[in-house]
Amino acid sequence: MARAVQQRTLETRARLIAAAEAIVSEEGFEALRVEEVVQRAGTAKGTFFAHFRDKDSLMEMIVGARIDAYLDALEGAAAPKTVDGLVGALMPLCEFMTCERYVFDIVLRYSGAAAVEKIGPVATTFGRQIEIFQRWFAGAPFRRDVPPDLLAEGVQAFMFQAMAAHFCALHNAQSIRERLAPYLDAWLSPDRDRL
Amino acid sequence: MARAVQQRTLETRARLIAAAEAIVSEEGFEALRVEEVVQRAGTAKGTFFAHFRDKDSLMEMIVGARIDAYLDALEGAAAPKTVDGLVGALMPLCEFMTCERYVFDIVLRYSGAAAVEKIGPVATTFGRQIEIFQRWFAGAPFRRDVPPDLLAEGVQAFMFQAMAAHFCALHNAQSIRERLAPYLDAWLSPDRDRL
DNA sequence: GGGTTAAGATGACCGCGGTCAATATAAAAG
DNA sequence: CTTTTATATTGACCGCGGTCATCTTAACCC
Repeated sequence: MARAVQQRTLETRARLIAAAEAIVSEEGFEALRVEEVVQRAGTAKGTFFAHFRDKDSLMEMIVGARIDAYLDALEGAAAPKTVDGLVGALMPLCEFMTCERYVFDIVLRYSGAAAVEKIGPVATTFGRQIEIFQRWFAGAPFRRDVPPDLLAEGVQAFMFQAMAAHFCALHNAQSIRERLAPYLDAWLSPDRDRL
Repeated sequence: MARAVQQRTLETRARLIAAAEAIVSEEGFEALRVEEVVQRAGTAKGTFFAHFRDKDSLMEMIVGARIDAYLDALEGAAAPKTVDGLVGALMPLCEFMTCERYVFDIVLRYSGAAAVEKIGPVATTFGRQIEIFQRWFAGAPFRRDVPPDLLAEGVQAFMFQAMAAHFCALHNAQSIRERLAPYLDAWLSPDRDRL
């Protein structure tokens, strides 16, 4: 017979998350150490791993929550009508995802739901993103020869490409925005007369 | 006055690489432990790190070498004339890059030349890939409204998207090939009449 | 040869993520 | 209230990547 979750458990978990969140905002994601989290939370190390599968799992939660906040904003806004408008709308999200190499690594690893067994927070946000894009493209003045869900996935692919280039010695002269715009222009608005 | 590199050094390095290569082929990339490498090579642990910045750096070399072999094959072959032909040509490479989660992680991290300071072997192969694609697209029956280098970068973006989905619980029902084909079709051959 | 110097190799040591047998505590059963 | 049982917590311990002061060896000079 499964017993109800104890109040104590919820409190411990909340303390751990609060401690982690504090460290992230004070010192950044990269600097987070499990030892410091449990110290601030006043628990033993083992307790941490009773609540989270591993360190990255906690990081994924925090990163996922932040991405969700950006998606809330996107969902509230009107569907962009131009490629420039789209790029502008996506930039804040791109900037967060590239704010630290470590954050981008988390996103990369978990956007494709690293663990095949279970769909985590970050993978969920990417599912949400597809849905939002899909809705946008359903009624937008972009190409109509491919279905909206394919367009949406393509936008994601180019976002990653542009963000990856940001960390790249070969290409980091250009900004993410400068790279993303031509990609999305070519993807969403082929030039019929010059094909 | 800088002295010439000693023969001894080259031999040690060769032994380390040979040991690593042996472990990889016997047990896979994931299973490689630095301790085992140095044990097989008959050196001390510190020696390993005198030759390679870190473990991933060695892995990158090995992965980079394999990718280069695939690119040699691609370079030797004729430029694909259809999207299907292109997908077929790319599949062996995609399959290698997704043979292990760890390998894909290495590729992801280093394709964008993780270390901004220096361009590593894997990043170099991605530069090579762009050049090959570019050459292919310069004279191929694909869309002509965007320059070949942009087409090439797009193909890379979609390769990553298709490969990432392979590790994804949400999407792993489809094979990489099944995902890549519609992407590249939409990217390379927009339907003029239905835009 | 003997002396000097820079390159190379060494292994004890550290940091940090993650484990697990032992222990404590809350809730259900008697 | 006492016993039983599922759930939480603990911290010593481990694995493994990576460091560094120290020692060894090869090459150059006289």
